[in-house]
Amino acid sequence: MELPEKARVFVFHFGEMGSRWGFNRTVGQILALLVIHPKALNADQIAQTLSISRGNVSMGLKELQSWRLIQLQHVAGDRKDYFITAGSIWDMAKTVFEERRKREIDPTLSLLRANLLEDAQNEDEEYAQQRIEEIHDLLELLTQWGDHLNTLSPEKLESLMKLGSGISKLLDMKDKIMGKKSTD
Amino acid sequence: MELPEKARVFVFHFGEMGSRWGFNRTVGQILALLVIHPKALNADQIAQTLSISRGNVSMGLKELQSWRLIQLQHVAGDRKDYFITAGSIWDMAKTVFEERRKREIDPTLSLLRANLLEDAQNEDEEYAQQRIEEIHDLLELLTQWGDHLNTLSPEKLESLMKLGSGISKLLDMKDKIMGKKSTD
DNA sequence: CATAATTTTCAGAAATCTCTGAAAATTTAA
DNA sequence: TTAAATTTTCAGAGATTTCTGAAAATTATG
Repeated sequence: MELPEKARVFVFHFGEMGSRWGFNRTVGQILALLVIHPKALNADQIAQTLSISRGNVSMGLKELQSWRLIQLQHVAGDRKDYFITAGSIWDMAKTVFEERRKREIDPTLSLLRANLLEDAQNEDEEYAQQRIEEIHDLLELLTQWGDHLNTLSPEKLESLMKLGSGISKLLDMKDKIMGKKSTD
Repeated sequence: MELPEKARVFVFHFGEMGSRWGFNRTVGQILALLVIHPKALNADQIAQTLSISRGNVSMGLKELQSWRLIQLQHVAGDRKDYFITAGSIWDMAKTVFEERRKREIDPTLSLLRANLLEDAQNEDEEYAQQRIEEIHDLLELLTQWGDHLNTLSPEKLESLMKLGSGISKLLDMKDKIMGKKSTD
């Protein structure tokens, strides 16, 4: 399968960026290819299109499945496994956030929790413990907020994000109604 | 400088996680060390404490400065350069978000913008263009929202994040007052 | 069940990233 | 200005990650 210039640029860019997003070059390329391709693709087609080995494609597809970003699709009368992206772009973004949280935040959060259970033995350790507590509280707040945002419907989430500077006014309004003093 | 067991665990963990957060092992370790250490440290102290070469520390400090996560501090009567973390944990988190956006989103956003200027030549390209537009719109919305959140005072941001499920009610309230139909 | 089609695995090769340490460059002090 | 102190640079060594391709495992077909 020959890739048109425009598609090639897009796919290669996702390859370059892949490592910054938590996966390797070929995984990025495979994902990009599946995103812009209108029909499901099998491993041989992917390998041929991207000029990479069959084994590499197999590993890449496995990785993308572990990220829940692609899914298997069977094609009638064909024994090969075909793949398409899982859900809308919006769904995929949500999934990436979730998976990255699992990989980038959760392990640190449990380490910090364990650390806070122990007592400081001297002044320096006391200082360290305080900083660790700050990090812990921040990460906890972030993950909880992320969980809440995830429960919102896409429409609600979108309208929240589109509020822009309106969010500030909304918070003031809430404080006024709730009878609390302003928070800024 | 001898590192107590608890500090060692914390520093090494940041080293391991470093690559997932966008920098390498030693950069992660240096940052962690500066975060939990109550006083400014010079490059030799860092090299000795972490058992890494002087050159590596120099590169790591440069990298952390480019991330705006640490800053130089002069010590009276000492020619060496001393370093401390830049701002509170909260400030640093904000900075990491900003810098990661620059590295992970901005380049893609400009590529996609350029791509959308060109016309689709056939049905497949039309499909690709649509998906690219979806990604573009999502990334643009995300960055704009991030910019807005960044303008909020830490207190307001914190109260927003602590709203939890209250955010949903607040959005409904706003819609009611603005006289629009509910968005969920 | 046998065999053909397909996918997965994984050892070693290739590519990339990280680190060292000595030399070069820069800064400060006398 | 000179020399000592300090930082930076960067070539090559070392470590890690990624990729290939052939062999093993799995799955489907007759």
